[in-house]
Amino acid sequence: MSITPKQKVYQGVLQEIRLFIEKNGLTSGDKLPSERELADTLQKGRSSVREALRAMELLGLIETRQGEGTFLSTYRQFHTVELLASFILRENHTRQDLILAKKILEKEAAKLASSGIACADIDELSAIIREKAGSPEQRHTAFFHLLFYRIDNLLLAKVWQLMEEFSGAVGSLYYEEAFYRELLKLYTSGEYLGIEELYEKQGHYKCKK
Amino acid sequence: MSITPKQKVYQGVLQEIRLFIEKNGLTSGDKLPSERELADTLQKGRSSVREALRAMELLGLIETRQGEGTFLSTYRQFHTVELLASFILRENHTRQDLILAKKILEKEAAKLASSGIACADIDELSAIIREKAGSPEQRHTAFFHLLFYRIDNLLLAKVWQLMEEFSGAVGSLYYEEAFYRELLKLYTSGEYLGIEELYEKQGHYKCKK
DNA sequence: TGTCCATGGTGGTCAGACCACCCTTTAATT
DNA sequence: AATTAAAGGGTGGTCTGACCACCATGGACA
Repeated sequence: MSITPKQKVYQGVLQEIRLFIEKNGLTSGDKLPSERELADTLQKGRSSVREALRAMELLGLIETRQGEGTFLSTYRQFHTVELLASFILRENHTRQDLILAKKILEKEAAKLASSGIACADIDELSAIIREKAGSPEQRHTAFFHLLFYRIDNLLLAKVWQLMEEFSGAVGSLYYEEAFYRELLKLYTSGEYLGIEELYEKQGHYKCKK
Repeated sequence: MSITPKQKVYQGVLQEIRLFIEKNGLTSGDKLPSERELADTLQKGRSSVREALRAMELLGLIETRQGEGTFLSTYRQFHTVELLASFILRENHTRQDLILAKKILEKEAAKLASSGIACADIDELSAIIREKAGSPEQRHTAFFHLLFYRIDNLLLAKVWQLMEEFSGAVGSLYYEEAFYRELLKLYTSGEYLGIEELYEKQGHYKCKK
């Protein structure tokens, strides 16, 4: 048991569990030793083992099923980041903070996506902004959802998604229709360098509360 | 106590703590009620309260100090970040996501800060990059910490800080010394438009693991 | 005024009790 | 023999209580 002097027992237990998982090549769905077994093996109290397990459970790393045992979860990438971000976003930020932060992410995603944008993507984006069945907010969400997942940076996508969800509480944040069309024009013509300028001129949320 | 049938006690406790924090407008450094008090107030066992607190602690949301109490964290302790990172940063792809996301935030902060940068700020930034007592990583953190708090967007600052903390676990990410100096030159000469170009040319982390 | 000690509070850890649930084995019934 | 029901042993879930180490405060004493 690798316990450093300042370390709490549950942290040492966490480390041992992590080592156990690695050593035994455990993967999603595999079963961990029982709480009592871990407590015995590690010579620690069962409560301390449970504290470690609860921490892991909140992180989404494990699932505990009463009567059955403790199992490794399907790994959800960035679940922890989501958790942390959700705490951060719940703090009392100003509306301006959220607006600016979200716009930055959207602008950078628009630029990053441009290098890998395909005709099919442009068609799909075009279909999104032309869709009249939903609201402008929904179109905005769908539009940037596609862009974020096109750039294949899950971290950015998740942070943006959380901001998008929280922005619903401070008023719907979307751009003028002309903005999306202009952005598509830049994509179509390959003038990706104009995106920063587009954001300077038209990158303002049509704020409706 | 809002406990749904399928929900474990520690999860309900977590929610109540979260609500308490929001309701009372608690912020970093503020003290939470004692374990015994929470157990009493929520009519749950102290162990269950501890399970919730351990989960929060692993996320770096709180710090518990023996003899003193439980406090909302200002920064995640290094050891906590290490533990967390060992669970969440498992793949190169994840690391790449983090690196890119962090750079985006830093670039945008550098640009946003430029409009309100004062001589005293430039002096302070200059002092930071000239400081030889610490490591390049520490200088990088201090440098951008100042920038993020200059733009007075707490949300961005906190999101970046989270990324900065985790990036320590994937290898130290900082720029060549010339980058910081060049950025300061741009600030000094007021050529803020050159920042995007600077990032194109020199905005690459000097990755050392 | 400064130092020391006692008190009351804090978190830290563990043992134990008992409950609900699950799966396997054994026994009873058809 | 096949099916169903009950028992047994294990799992996690929750709580209580005991005791420890540490901290801050207040009172007593020099």
